[in-house]
Amino acid sequence: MRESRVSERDRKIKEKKERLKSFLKEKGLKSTRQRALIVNEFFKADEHVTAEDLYKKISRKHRDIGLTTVYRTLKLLTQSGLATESVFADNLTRYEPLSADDHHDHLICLHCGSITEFENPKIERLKERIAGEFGFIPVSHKMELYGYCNACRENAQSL
Amino acid sequence: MRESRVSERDRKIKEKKERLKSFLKEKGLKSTRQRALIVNEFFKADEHVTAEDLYKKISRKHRDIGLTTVYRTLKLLTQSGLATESVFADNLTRYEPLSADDHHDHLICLHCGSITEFENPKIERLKERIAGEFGFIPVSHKMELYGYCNACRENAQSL
DNA sequence: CTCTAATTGAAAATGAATTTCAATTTCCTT
DNA sequence: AAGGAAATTGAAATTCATTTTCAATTAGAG
Repeated sequence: MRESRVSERDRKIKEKKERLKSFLKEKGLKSTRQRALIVNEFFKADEHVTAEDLYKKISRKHRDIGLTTVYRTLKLLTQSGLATESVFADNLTRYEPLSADDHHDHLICLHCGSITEFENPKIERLKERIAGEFGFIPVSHKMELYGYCNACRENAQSL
Repeated sequence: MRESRVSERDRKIKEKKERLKSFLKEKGLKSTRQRALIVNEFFKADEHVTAEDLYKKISRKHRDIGLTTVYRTLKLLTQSGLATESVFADNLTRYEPLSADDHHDHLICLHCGSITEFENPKIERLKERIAGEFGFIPVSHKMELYGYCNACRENAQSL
């Protein structure tokens, strides 16, 4: 059970790496050791990381990867559709793995800073409706809920 | 008709200036010529301005107001509840007048950059619902719709 | 293997926003 | 109305995330 879930995850990661490879070839760009390392760590982390976060993670094992290259690689992942950027209240750009065409929004805890993704079809419908009222053609949206997450609520006496 | 609408607006602005005055006194801060000028221009503009925008507007008439002071005054307005900050896709901080306790969200045109406010009670209910599903206590939210506004859609042949 | 174009890391540059600081101004107290 | 403490100001310096520059290195097509 656990076993199969792990390998399922690995399979997906592998597939994403393939997709990146195609993207690079298509654009006449090169596959490098640095890119492989960064992308690996990014998919392994599987959370909302800043370039700095990821750089620190990688630096523990590989002293020779530059922060600049991390920035550049995350940008590349975004362009290839394998990651998305989000900016929350702290104004840092965070990157998150993106599988195919999913759209999700975020719950952000004001206490611990944890970020949870959610998906809700009602938002999509609401979006259409509101846009319609203004004669607006909707392309994309962004919704963020700030508050206190389950864990913080339970731990805190004075929330 | 038009006459009364204008003076209604002026009355509201006046009231806001009074509120700022109270806030300043309460906090032991001072009413200065610069603050008056900046606040005036801000309420008169009545759109989503960056500190820079407002600075340029003011500089046309008053060469002696510093950008720093504009930043500081906008921050003050935010603290006193008379303005709110929003950050959209271009990552600039914009300020907008806030009357009492209204919450609104934004439609942002990807072509002309215009920003339209909207209010929708369904979003509030949806927020509660989603938060509930995650055991999350909602405090505030942010919703942005990006797309093409009515005017841009009409003008464009190829949108 | 060679050659060209892409990539790299370090350092410099950028740009919005904030902080510092000496000079000025406000406004409370007499 | 005058004095003086504390707040405010504008300019310049600083911060901090991110981007750009550049000389040296590397990938990979031919």
